[in-house]
Amino acid sequence: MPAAAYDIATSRPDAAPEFSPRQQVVLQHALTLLVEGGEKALTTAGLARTASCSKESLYKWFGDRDGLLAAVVAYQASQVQFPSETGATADAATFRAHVTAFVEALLGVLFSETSLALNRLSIGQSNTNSNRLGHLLLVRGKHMISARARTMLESGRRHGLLKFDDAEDAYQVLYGLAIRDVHIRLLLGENASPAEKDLASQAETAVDRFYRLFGA
Amino acid sequence: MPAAAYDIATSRPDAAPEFSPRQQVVLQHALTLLVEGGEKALTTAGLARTASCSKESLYKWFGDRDGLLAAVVAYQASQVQFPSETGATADAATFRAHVTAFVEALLGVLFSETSLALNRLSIGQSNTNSNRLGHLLLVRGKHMISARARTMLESGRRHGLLKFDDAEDAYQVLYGLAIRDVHIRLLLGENASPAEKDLASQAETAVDRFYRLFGA
DNA sequence: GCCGAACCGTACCGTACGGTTCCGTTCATT
DNA sequence: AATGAACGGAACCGTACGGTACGGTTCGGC
Repeated sequence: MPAAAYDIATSRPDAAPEFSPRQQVVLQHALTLLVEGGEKALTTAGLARTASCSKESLYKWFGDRDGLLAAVVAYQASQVQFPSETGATADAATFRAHVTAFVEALLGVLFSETSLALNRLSIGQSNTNSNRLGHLLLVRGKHMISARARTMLESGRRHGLLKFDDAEDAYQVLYGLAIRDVHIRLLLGENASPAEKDLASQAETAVDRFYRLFGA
Repeated sequence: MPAAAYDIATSRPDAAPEFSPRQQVVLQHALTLLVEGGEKALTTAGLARTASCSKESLYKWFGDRDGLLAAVVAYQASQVQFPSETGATADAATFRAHVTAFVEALLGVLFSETSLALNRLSIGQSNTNSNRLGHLLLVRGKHMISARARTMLESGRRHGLLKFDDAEDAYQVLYGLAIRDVHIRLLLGENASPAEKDLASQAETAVDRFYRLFGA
């Protein structure tokens, strides 16, 4: 029986520390390797060399390679923070600005090399194992963001600024208007066009169209 | 120097036969293996066994494993056919029906297990090699569809049914409204909800919103 | 100053898989 | 019937990598 692997399925999403500082440093190295060279660049020997730790420690901390990958995903997810939304529905203009800021932050996260590398990793493994990484990314990433967005949109509806039946549906439309097919194209290795790199105006346009569909 | 690999970079996108019947059978087996078990399930030995051919033939036909993967992508791309659009802008109603049919076909392709497996494969390899598969999928898949869509939308504009400045931009919005985040969620291994499986009504809703943004 | 836990570095093992080679068979052409 | 290209089948090799074991070192607690 090996040492206890890092089992993400049983860990609470809000567990705060989760990794020791030393482990976080190692995970950051792992993330760097992943971003630079894709999954195949992240070997246990390579990580041990890069992070100046022993393979034995890696296996002690994370159980096996899958546990390491899960830990990397969990670690990165814990790093992503969206701006707070305190008092964001004061009036129509600030609420709309807040929605725009949310979309811009969403674009910033999804189009970052780190997020792309992690998505590529999870997708590449999504039909091999029992799909742990994909679920992990969805639960700790997308679903969290989606919940955040729904409360924001519902707040707008309560204040009479937006009109829709299903908050999830409305959020999906906002997502689609903002992301379009850029995400999948970036995942496939295409470079973003200059216009697509201007996240602020991309968010602006998306929110404009969103208001034309769901504005009160 | 090995035998000439299948070099997709130099082959014309409209080259018709491209693979012998025997090779197509083998590629279909490869596709099945990919859909069932992901990339790691497609080994040269496994494919040779499944397709009752020799590894020597595989290497003779496709050069190396990368050539095989590229051939699988090219083969599948050649299989996808969209409905013709002859006389589709006769009047407003039939044009809109045609747009809806296009969106439904797009959803049908993108959400098929075959397409998902190929996208997973290409994405998984997108930062290892010089990114051949990703480019291949983009060029033979997305860009072809995008071109088709643009001519369709521009035809609608010429007939005064739609209003937009940039056809590419309009198509991207249509894509976003239809796909939202379903594609990435499926790629990550999540199952589509019953509503998301009803491609017809999904397409209907998307086109409805599209017309509210771009209808003349 | 001693002890044990944690850890680094490295050597090692087993295996899976890409790629090569050889041989026997089939089959079309002459 | 003879011949040779095309191909199936199987054995083989090299290597990369996951995983393990072990000796040596650092460091905090008593």
